Amino acid sequence: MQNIDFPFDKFNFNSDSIFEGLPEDDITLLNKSMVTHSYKKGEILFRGGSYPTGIYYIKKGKVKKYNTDKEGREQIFYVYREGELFGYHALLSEEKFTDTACTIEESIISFIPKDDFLEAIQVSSILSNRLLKVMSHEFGVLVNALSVLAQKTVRERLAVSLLVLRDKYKKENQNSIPVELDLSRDDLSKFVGTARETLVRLIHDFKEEGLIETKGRKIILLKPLDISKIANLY
Amino acid sequence: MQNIDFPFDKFNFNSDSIFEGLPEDDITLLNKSMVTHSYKKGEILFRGGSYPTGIYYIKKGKVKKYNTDKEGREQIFYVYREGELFGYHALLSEEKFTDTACTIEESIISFIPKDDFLEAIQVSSILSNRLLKVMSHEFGVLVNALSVLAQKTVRERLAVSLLVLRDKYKKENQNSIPVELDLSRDDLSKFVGTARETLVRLIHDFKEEGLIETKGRKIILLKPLDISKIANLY
DNA sequence: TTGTAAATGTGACTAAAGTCACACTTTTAG
DNA sequence: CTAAAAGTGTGACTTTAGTCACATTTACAA
Repeated sequence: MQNIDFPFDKFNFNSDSIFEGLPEDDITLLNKSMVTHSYKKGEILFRGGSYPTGIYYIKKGKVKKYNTDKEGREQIFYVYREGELFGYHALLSEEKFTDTACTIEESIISFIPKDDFLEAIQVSSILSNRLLKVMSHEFGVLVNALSVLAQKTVRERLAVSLLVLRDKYKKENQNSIPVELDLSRDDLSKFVGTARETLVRLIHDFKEEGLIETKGRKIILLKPLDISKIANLY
Repeated sequence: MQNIDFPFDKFNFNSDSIFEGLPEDDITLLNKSMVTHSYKKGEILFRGGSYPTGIYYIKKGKVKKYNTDKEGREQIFYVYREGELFGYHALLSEEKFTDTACTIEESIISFIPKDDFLEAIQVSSILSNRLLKVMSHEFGVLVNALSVLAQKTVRERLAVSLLVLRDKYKKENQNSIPVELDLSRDDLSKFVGTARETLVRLIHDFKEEGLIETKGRKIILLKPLDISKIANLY
């Protein structure tokens, strides 16, 4: 397996680190009224424009976050995986949700009610420092995404997206086996920021160039190193 | 003067509110080693890749924040004005700066050293709560910018940009006089996310449609309401 | 004030990506 | 198991925006 030189940090929110190794007391407080639910593919957790009631922690599965424009077109700006936390922005900014969260595969997700979370922040300086750190990192990630969208071609953006998603679909200890992405062409095109047809044609090109393989809708990343060269980031 | 229906909140970081009405003690601590400097147009305050040493507060003037890609092309993602605070993300995330800050007009800017700022955050829960609130709001702003870039035409984005910048160039009590934007075509094109030539042609169109007027490089916003219709956000 | 450099503006052309129409394939529900 | 629906793939064409070359204007420094 080839070694990839790709700045994953610049594309990842690191929200995992918020709860990592938190003191017992804080955990207890957060767990107080926590409820865990099972979700099918395509279920909406919250919708832009509605008021936040708590935050979400993914135990298993994946969630896409997107914005919807006037005409109803989605722009997916992030995919959360197992271990990630989301939904705290609207709570902390005391605003309505600006985006929508929706599962893209069967998932198990825990919900921590607003009051418990806000209390935990006031009580635990560790937690509030963690949030400061993660959110300031997220700022850089979004700015980076903005630049990629503004300055890179669709082909380059597809390469970037494949590598970013590779990290999301990579299983533990899976360093020798090529990673398989399992998401719809539609979602992938909305993540890349292009038309579905354009995406499909590029997938075709990547296949011809031997970078990837497809198995049904699944995309198998054969040559991440070569894909990172196409991404052309550095 | 026409009334404009445009979601300025969704395009503004609100970093002003961080220091607003902060307790005396906190102010004193932040002021301890604060130094204030005068800058000419085009001076760089910090550069992506370097380590943060403190944060900046604009007393007068304007600062652009941008990313530079491999080929050296700038993508301006924000313009800070008088009263705004910046440079805290890299400090809080304990990373290098991911972006570059540069004055776009003569400015007076205060610098608060890293240690004072970090101490103030640990001491003052008001300050740290303010930061949590502002950064979570910023998240929504950047996501919004991302969607606009992905889904709007250059013409629509120019309309959005003109209105966003209008807020930055608006003077106090200037509700009856049209706002004048004073920035280079180059910077404006990098803010809109397009080629300079494309921008110039659109400026020409807007002029023909009677939406704006130009005086040298200055752009006078005659009909913000009509411009907001072109922005086509809602 | 005037020469020079920088910034702005314009035309012609090219390239990139989007749209529309439709065929084919896979998935899903009854 | 099968029909319908949803998702995927392809061709032809259009539109949008970028590039290159160069004219014109503006700003600025000697």
